[in-house]
Parts: sequence; structure tokens; C-alpha cells
Amino acid sequence: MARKPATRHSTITDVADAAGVSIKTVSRVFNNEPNVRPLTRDRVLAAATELDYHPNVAARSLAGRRSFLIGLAYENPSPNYVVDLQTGALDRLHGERYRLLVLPFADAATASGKMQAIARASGLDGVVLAPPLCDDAATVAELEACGLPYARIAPTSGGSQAPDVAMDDRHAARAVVDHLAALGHKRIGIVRGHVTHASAMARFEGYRAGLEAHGLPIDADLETQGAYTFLSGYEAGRKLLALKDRPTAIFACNDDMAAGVLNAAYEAGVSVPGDLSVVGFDDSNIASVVWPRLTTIHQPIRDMAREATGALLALLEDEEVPPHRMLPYQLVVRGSTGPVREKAIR
Amino acid sequence: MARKPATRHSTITDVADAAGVSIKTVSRVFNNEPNVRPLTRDRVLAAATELDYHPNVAARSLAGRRSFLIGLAYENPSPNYVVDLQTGALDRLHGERYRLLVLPFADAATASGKMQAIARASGLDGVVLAPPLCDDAATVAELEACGLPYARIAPTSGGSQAPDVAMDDRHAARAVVDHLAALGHKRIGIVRGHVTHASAMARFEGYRAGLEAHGLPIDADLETQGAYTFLSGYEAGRKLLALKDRPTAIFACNDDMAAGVLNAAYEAGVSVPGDLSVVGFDDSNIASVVWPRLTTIHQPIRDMAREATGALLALLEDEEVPPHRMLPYQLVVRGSTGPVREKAIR
DNA sequence: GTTAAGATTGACAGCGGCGTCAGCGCCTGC
DNA sequence: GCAGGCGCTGACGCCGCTGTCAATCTTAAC
Repeated sequence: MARKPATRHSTITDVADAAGVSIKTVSRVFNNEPNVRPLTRDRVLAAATELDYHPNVAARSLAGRRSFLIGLAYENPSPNYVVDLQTGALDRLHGERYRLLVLPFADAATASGKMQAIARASGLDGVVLAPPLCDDAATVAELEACGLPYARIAPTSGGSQAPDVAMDDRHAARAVVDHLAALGHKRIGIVRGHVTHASAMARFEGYRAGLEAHGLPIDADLETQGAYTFLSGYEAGRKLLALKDRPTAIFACNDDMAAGVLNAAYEAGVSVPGDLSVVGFDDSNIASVVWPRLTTIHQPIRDMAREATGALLALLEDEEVPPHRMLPYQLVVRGSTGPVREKAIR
Repeated sequence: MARKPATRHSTITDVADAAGVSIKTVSRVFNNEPNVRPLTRDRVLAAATELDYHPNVAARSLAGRRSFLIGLAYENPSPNYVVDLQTGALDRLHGERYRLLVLPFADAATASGKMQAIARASGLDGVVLAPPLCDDAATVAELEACGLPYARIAPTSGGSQAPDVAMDDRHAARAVVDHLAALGHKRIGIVRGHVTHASAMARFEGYRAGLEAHGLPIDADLETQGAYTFLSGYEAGRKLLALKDRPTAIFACNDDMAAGVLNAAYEAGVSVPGDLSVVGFDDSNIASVVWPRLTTIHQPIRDMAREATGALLALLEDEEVPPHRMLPYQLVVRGSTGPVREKAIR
């Protein structure tokens, strides 16, 4: 076996002896149980500090039948997204006893059926599900079936009474159209997101609702399909820019695709934002690294992850949990959008 | 407490009873201990399958005095880097009993002194240290002091006999210069990395060595200091492009800074790669998202993380561990570099 | 056929906590 | 002054598994 530290850590028995109480009382103090006289509590705490006592996680897990481990499951390939997710979850866990296990999956199919095995193998107390995994029926059903508590981030499918934290994709997409319309754009193209992401549909609906609200016609030519990847955005951009009556603005349903559109514009010699305004979605770091920087919707991913983790903790502690929460988004206007040029120069 | 699954999981005793052996024998089978007759082993395995038995992690940890948890500690802010790191570590852990806890730190100062507390609180068996944290003397000393096994990824400071896996930064930087020199560049600027990253020094040395090898003069004006951030790259780029005798190529010591240089070039009306070649380092996804795509050094981050994790596991299992490993890098040539233009047009 | 060295197996004592329940002192109400 | 109730505390039995060590069974050499 591995080399062990020479120092033997003190145990609950040591503390009990030092404080002149029983181990049960020490246990009470460390678990914030009621019915411990303040004086006794202080004695225990003092002894614990003195001995540098820290409860043994494994023993607690074994006796208490809970691991204090929660999983963060996702299948999103974007590093920025993933890190935001993790950061949010860790934010919430900071100072708590719970620890975080990251559970990346290649895709929903991979996750399906394995969730329970993983949860058991790792002894998870609960799971936070990020999109689009949180909308995978099989995965959710599996969790329900084995009774593992979970919370979801920005789910779009219902049918679960687990708590969730979301943002209003539809409304945000609508805000994008409002922004473009205010700049005078009348031909606004869209690069839709991957169909397996339910958010893609919400954004698309918001786009259409926005057009209608501004009295703009809906034109199927302006609606292209992407897959949330840079390449798909690039191709969609080429297609849109090749139209005889091309759009003066393109709304890509995430930043990666918006970056792709930007590239298509460079290639076609279309200047941004002079001849074409481009809007992304997510406010990932890509948005600030391309030129010009992207006008985009800032998704509160980190906040959502934090709140969802909080909801899961509440669930685990048998506290009251609000079933649904909606967090605000933000339209971040940068250099990739500008007023429409009345007479396009070319 | 949290709602518990209605099903009670079977225990080692159940399996032992079903197989007609003692619990110790079951334990032997599940721990791959020697001296179990194949026939017995099969009986145990069959019973375990029948009962859907899975060893209880907490009990194992408590009795075996090891948690099967390893930490991945880093302070690198780049999501791409972080995710590569995690993916590599998880790659190696796949199929093992060990699980991964991610331990992000804001900076080395934050990590220092807390490492031991975290390790104890979470019951870590060992830690994988990523750069630049792995070069933080205080952190390393702390781990040594408390006897916690660890492995390092791409360390540049010595003084530790812990295993490490690295790549040859110096040689890679040298390869960048070779590439540029082969394209005819004679004035090659550099945007150095943050001084706290020891790799920054190695890359800088490689750069200088490359210049010397090609008989190119060393010019202090061409050496600028960045901080591995987009913004610092942008500013360094502006500075270099403002020189009266400006460079025809710029080597930025990471991709973020290279993206910044690209932006500075756009602003200055300098075309890339026509008037200026730009090279990055890391091959993060930024390299493929900017325009033109970056010629860069592909760092085998994922591979290094995988190997370092493997080394740590070997350490934990008391196996033989090669103290140092060096993994190959790769020069990825994309659109941001080209032959020097004899007469710059401007 | 006998015997010592292995190979195989099991009994049992923890690992370090938490849950249960009983014990005891003190306060309240009558 | 007494009974009942509540607040506080401790004894003790697990939780499910691994380490130790002794017991038993094989196997191979003599």
C-alpha cells in the first residue's frame, strides 16, 4: 500500500477524553445537534482545536449512510461552459461538507443507464444535471427510479418535480431581435442551435416572436440550422451570405457559431459590423477573443450552477426547496453589431 | 435527512452467505488478492452478480484507510487548459476504483497552506499538481511535510523526487523559431509569458536559442512581456507593431496572447499573414476560432495529465514509477504564418 | 508413505463515527 | 412536597469492510 503519513490523526475518542465527555457529545457538537449545553460545547470545541481534530469522512459516511459527495453531470463539450458550471457548483459547496465529483459524458446515450452505476460506485448523495443532459428522458427516469436526489440546470422538458434553475432563453432571443431592430435591421438571419438542445427551440421561438413583434416578415431562407459548433456556424454563415438578398444581421444561437459566421464574413469580404451585424449567445470567452468582439447574451451559467447546487443541498438536508427558479440574463453589446447601413457598399 | 432509496443494497455478508464462503474470501476476490482458488472465485463472482453486489466505498475507505479519491489541483484560469487536464486525468481513472476531485485555486498563495487541510477534509489519497501550481515551493513543501503522495505535470522547478510528466517547452519554442526562419523571417518578436510560470522562461530560452542558431540578432526591442492573457497580448502586439523597424513575425507564448496580437494587427491595419506572421502556443480551441487560425504548438496537456495521474496511481499502489517522463509536442501550422514579404506594402 | 512448505480459508477485532435508548438532574404545575 | 416533562448526557451496538493470524488443506520432495 501507499506510504502513510507518520502522524496518526486524532479521533473522536481522543477529543471526548480530552474534553471529559462521551464521544456522542462530541458527535453532537460536530453535527450541530441540539441539546448540548454551551459550556460543554465550548469544552469540546477547545479540545478539538487543541488536538487538531477533523472528523473522519469515511467513518461519517459509513455510519451516517451518506457520502457528502455530489456529482455534476454534463455532456457539454464547451470548456468555457463546463468550467463555469464547475465554478458555480464549487462556489456553493465552499464551506460545506459536501465535495464535488465531475461527471463528464460524451453524450446522453453514454450517460443513460450508467448514472445509477456511477452513483453507487462513487456513493453519490445526489447529482446536478446540466443541459442538455438534464433533458434526457432516460437519464432523468433512471435517477427517479433509483431514488437519487437531483437538481437540474436550465431544463426545458418538464415532467420532473426535481428542483431546477433556468434562464429565459425565449425572452433573451427576443431581446436580441429587439436590439437589432432598434439598430434598423429588417433582414435578420438566424443560425439555429442543435435540435437535441431544447434551449435551441426556445431561442428560435424568441427570434420569431421578436420578428413578429416588430412587424418583420418571416423568411425561411434566413433560417439556417447549425449544431452549436464553430464549423456549423461557418457553413451557415456562408449560406446566408450567399443569398441574393442577404441579411444585414445574423443571430447565431451560440458564440462558437457566431465566431464561425464572423469567419464566413471575412472570407466573403463582408465587413462587420459595417455590412453585417452578428450576435452570439452565451458570452463565453470566445465572444471577447474574436474580432470584433461579439454582442451576445450573457448566460448566468455560473449562477445557475450555484443555485442548482444549493437546491440539491437543500433537498439533501430535507429543507424547503423552491421547485423552479428563473435567473436574469443580460444582453452584452460589443463591437459586432451596429446600425444598418442604408446603402450597402459593394 | 435525505430520502433514501427503498432498496437495501446487498453487503459482503450476503454474498458470502450466498457463495458459502467467509466474508474475507469475498473481500479477497474483490481486491484481487492472491490465493483464492479459481473455483471459489467463480462462486463468489456468481453470487455477487446474482445479488447485484457492489462494495461499499465508505466501508472500504474506513477499514482500508484510503479513500480512493485523488485531487487535481490547478490555478490555471484557462478553461480549455483546465478541461484538457481534467479529461486526461479522468481518462486514466476510467475503470479504476479511484475517483477525481477537482481543486481549483485562484492562485498559488490561496493554495498554500490549505492543501493539507483540504486533503484531510476530503480524505484524499494523493494529488496531481498542474502548472504553475506544481512549481510553487510552499505547496510542494506542504505536501512533502504531510506525506501526501503527489505527481506533477510539466514542472520546471526541481528539488522534488515526486514523479512528473512534462514536455520540452524550450525545444518547442525553438521549433517555432525554426519554422519562422524557414519562412524567411529575420525580425521575430516575442510576447513572453507571465514570469510566475516557469514554462515562460523555458520558452523564452528556446526562442533565443533559435535566433542564435539561425544567426539572427537578439534585439531587446522585440522582446515584450505579457501575462498569458488576451489583453496583455493585445498590448504587447501594439507595442511591437509601433516599432519603427517592426517585426515580420511575432511569437506569443500562448494562444490567448496570440489572439491579442491578432487584434492589435487588425487595428493597425496590418494583414496576417501577409505583413505579419503570428504564432501561438498551446493549441487551445482559441487557436481554431480566430481568423486566421493560429499556427501554434500543440501541448499534450491531456496526455500529460493522463500520465501524471497514472504515475500517482502507481505511487499509491507501491509500484515502480519512472521519476520523469517527457512527452512529445507538435507544431501545428495553420493560416497565421506565411513567407516573409520581401517588400512590405504600406 | 511421511513431512515440510505452500496454498487456501475463516474467525475475529477493529476502522471512527452515528442512532437508539436509557439515565439523571432540574423545572413546572398542582 | 410530588409527579411528569424536558434538557442534557453517555453506553453501546452497529455501519460494511480490511488486516491479522491461526487453522486446514494441498502438493511435492524425501
